[in-house]
Order: sequence, then C-alpha cells, then structure tokens
Amino acid sequence: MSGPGRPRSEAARGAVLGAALELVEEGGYPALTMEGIARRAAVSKQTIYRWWPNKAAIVLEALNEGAAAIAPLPDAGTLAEELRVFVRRSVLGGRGRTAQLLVALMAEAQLDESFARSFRDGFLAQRRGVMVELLSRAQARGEIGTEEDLELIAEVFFGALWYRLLAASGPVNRRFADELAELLMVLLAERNRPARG
Amino acid sequence: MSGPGRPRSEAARGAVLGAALELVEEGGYPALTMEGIARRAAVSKQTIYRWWPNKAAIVLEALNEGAAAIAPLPDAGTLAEELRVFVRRSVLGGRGRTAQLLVALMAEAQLDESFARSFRDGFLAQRRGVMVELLSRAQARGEIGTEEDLELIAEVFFGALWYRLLAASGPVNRRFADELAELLMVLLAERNRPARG
DNA sequence: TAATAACAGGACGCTGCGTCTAGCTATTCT
DNA sequence: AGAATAGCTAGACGCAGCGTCCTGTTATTA
Repeated sequence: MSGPGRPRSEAARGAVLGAALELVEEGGYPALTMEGIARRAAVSKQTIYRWWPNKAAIVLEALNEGAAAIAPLPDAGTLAEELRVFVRRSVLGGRGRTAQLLVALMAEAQLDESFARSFRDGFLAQRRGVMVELLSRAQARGEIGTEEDLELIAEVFFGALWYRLLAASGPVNRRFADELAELLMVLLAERNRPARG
Repeated sequence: MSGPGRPRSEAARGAVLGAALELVEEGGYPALTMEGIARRAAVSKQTIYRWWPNKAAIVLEALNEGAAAIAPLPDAGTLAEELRVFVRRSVLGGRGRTAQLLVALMAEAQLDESFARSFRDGFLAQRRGVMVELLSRAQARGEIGTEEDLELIAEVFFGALWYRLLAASGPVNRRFADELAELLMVLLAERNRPARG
C-alpha cells in the first residue's frame, strides 16, 4: 500500500533505536553520535538522516517506544488517592536509565531550537495535560474550588520533579513523591477552607 | 607579590569574558566555541585553556561578574513582604540575555559531569540557600511553624521558575512571580492554621 | 518490466576540539 | 644586572563528528 517504492525497513528503524539506547547506556548521552549509531546499528547515515533530524529525535522516539502509554488514570475515588498514585508514578518513572535520557533531552531542547518545539509541545505539555485532566475531573466532582489555577499547579509539580532531576538536589524516590503529593494537596485544599487570613 | 613570573593578564581575562557574552548574544549558546572566543578576544587558545576548562565555565564567570551580589535581603518586616520581593527579584532576574545564559548552563551541566558539580553546588545550591535563610529567619520570628520543610519549599519555588525557563511553559514576568509568591505563602501558612482536615 | 523509493557503503569538505611547540614578555628573587 | 619563573601570542597538529553527496543495489507497486 501507499505508493510504489521500497518500503521503510522496520529492521533498520529498530536497530537505530536500539543502538542509540545501548550507546547512551554505555557512555552517557554525550558519547552518542550519529556516526556511532550508524556503526552500531549497521545502518547508513543516509538512512538515519532520512528519518530523524538529529540524535535527540532518535532518543525521544526510543523513549516513547519503551514507555507504556501513560493513560489518564481511571477515577480511583478521592482526589488525594488519585493524585498520590499519579505523582508516585511520574516520579518513579523518572529514574535510572530513563532519568539519564530525560535530562539529556531537556538539555538538548535548550541547545537545539528545532528540537525544542517537539519536546516542549509534544512531550512536556502532554504530560502536564494529563495532570490537568486529572485535576479537572476532581474539580468537576467538587473536590477543588473552581478558581484554582490548575495549570500553575501542574507546573509546580513538574517543576519540582524536573528540578530535582536537573539540579540533583536530592533523591528521586517514593518519599519525595509523597512529600510532593501532600504539598500539592495543601495547595488544592486551601481555597476550600471556610475562612482565610 | 605571590612569587615570580609574569602575572595574569587582566586584559586577556576581560576580553575573554566579553567575547563570550558577545558571541552568545549574536548567535546563541551553541554558536559559542572556544576557537571563536579566542578569535574574537584576540587571545590564544593556550591562555583560555589555562584558566578555564570549558566554555561553560567562562559563561558562568561572566554571569557572576555581571550580577550584583545577591545578598540575603535585610529584614523587611513581614514574611509575606520579604518573600514577594525575593521572588520578584529572582524571577525577573532570569529574563532576556540572562535567561539565555542560565538555560545554557543548565543544559551544559547535564552534559558535562565536571561542570555539573560547580554549577549545582556553587550556583544552584547557593541560591536555594539564600531563600532558605530568608525562610529560616521568619521561622525564628515565629511566622512559620518549625516543622516546615524549608528546603523542599525552596526547591518548589526554584523548580517552578526553572521549569518555566526550560519548558517555556509561559511568560516569566511579574504576574508569574506574584502568583508563585502567593502560592508559597499558602504552603507556609498552612500548618499555622488552628485545625486541619 | 518500468517507475519508484529506501537501502548500504563510503567519500567529501568543514569545523571545532584539545594539545603541543616555539619564541616573546613581564615580574620577582638573588 | 642577571637568572629564574610563569603568563602570553601564534600557529600547527591529528582527531572526530558533522551533514551532504554519489554510486550502485534491493524491494515494492503500477
């Protein structure tokens, strides 16, 4: 289907993604080069450049390949419960090799304007969106006041998470996740209080 | 003083820092190269490598050169007031050319292990420290409960700020600063409340 | 079987890297 | 004064990766 000509080689695609992950694992992101990927994957540079504009795009695709779709959670009862699960999953998902890839992509986005767009709009914004969706439902259920700025709260959460990843300001573990979740609940519960100040 | 030998050329040092800033301004951080700096500053690469290990170190020094010392604020009355001033200053300080340099350094820190240490320990941690100091004083004055995790709160603030810089999730302006300051006050005031839940 | 498009392999010029050598210059110690 | 020291410019070096291009081959469709 879809016109004449030799179809894209799924084998080559897989080899490229696999080689990229291997190389990062072995020598860190800076050791990842287009030439190195081509060698390891036994794929010509020509082919790589045909399908990916740069190495960051390859890593991003490999990352998405590996990650199970992060569907918005089904309603799990209370907001507090849902939030805790979501935060834990987000935090713990950013550890080990994945963390290495994430920070590399964030770095690359700062240095490559063209990659920045796809990363910010297609990756970061999407993940914020999931959280906002979660909070929106709670809002619809009446668990949060309607005047809360959900976007800002999602930004605070991902900000704290990314900061810890990028600044290495502390461990990325369940304890951190739970502290964050509790902190977010404070923010969300605030305006529901009877009186203020 | 300090032994024999030709003293370090202050002119060369200044030329290097100036050239680095110019080049970043003209072509963005990726356009900044050691060779380019040497050309622009009319200084030999030899000299540059003698004093700086890489271009990020040059930019960091140039940044510190330009920035007035960020002394911890003098007590300005209430915590709310102090915090708003601090947050505004921190947020508004990260705009324009400075923002460009900051995100580049954060990116570099992710890719260069040796630079990461000096940036995280000597720059990021220091700035968190100033904020923690500010909060500590308020704690001593009794404006905050003693069980608050001041480090975590500082992390939340800088996390949100950095996230906005890195993810370009919105404008970095006074409005953002004030929203953040208010949000932080909610966190700080929480446990002071008479009752909970 | 002709048209089409992806593929491997490899050469190309370019740029920046980090190091090195050579000769010069400014300062201090004796 | 003269020796010792250490920073300076200038430029060459080999190396590696970049992104593009060319050549010939292979798989698919019309």
